[in-house]
Amino acid sequence: MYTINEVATACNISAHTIRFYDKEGLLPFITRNSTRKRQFSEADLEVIKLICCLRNSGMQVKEIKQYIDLCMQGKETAPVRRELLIDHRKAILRQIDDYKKNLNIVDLKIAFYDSYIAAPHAGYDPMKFMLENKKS
Amino acid sequence: MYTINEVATACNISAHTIRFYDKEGLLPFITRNSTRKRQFSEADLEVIKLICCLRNSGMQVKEIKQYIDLCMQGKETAPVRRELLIDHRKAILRQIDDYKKNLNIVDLKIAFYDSYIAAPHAGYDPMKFMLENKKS
DNA sequence: GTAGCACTTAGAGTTCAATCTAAGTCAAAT
DNA sequence: ATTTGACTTAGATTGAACTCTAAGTGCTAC
Repeated sequence: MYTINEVATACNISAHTIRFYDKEGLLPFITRNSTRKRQFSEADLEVIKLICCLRNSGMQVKEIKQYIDLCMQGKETAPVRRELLIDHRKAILRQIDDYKKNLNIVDLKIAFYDSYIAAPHAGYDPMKFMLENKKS
Repeated sequence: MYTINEVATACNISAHTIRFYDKEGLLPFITRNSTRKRQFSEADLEVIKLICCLRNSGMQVKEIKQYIDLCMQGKETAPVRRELLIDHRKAILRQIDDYKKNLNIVDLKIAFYDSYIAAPHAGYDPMKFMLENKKS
């Protein structure tokens, strides 16, 4: 069994956050020891790691709660849970795509600075356009 | 010249948000017409599009403000601005990488559900492990 | 046994980024 | 001329996700 701090370290979150998740109903499965302190099994740790994965990939706490609630309802909800994860998978792919598009724009801007610094008075180009082209 | 709503539509944000960015000092360059209404040039629009790109790729408003402040200081800050964008570029790459890692975990979980739904009592496997393996 | 520390709780506070509200201005349309 | 509607402002509110506080409990080491 792990303590709250061991889990916190393993998952790279704070003990505060674990208690917050518990309060939000994300950890209905954890048990307490004789002195009412939370104790975490290997299985609990794995679940919390998945929760962190979902959070870190942009799923909201309340959506994660829905997933956990489904888990607690039993194995007949497995197909629904699978659908939920497939939807989230699509959301992750969208995010990656958005980030890549923004990366392209930033790269163009960096390329502008490269040429601008080399030759500050280079001619106008829509993709280089920024405050350089304004009278301040 | 564009109105605030035209810019909002073009950038896929609200007029509220544009005023908020202005209040936060992100738009020190915009001018007003005779009736004190904001008017946006093509150059302004391009800057706001870059601001949206930076925001959408995770840069905080106050960091964007630093970038804009540098822009307003004149062309001698171009190298610093370039460095700032290169740092942000790294941040975007980190984000993409994190998302990809989380995508892998979600994919493994979906694969677990695929096999689990096909044969609910398949043997234990650490990567499939979740609430299925707990006594509720 | 008592000092120190890690834990517990409910609930308050913080931060970020909007988003909304209320009160008011302005110009065109009826 | 008055109504409509879009704009303006400062400042309040929202919502998400923590993060901290205060008060208290209980184990361990001296």
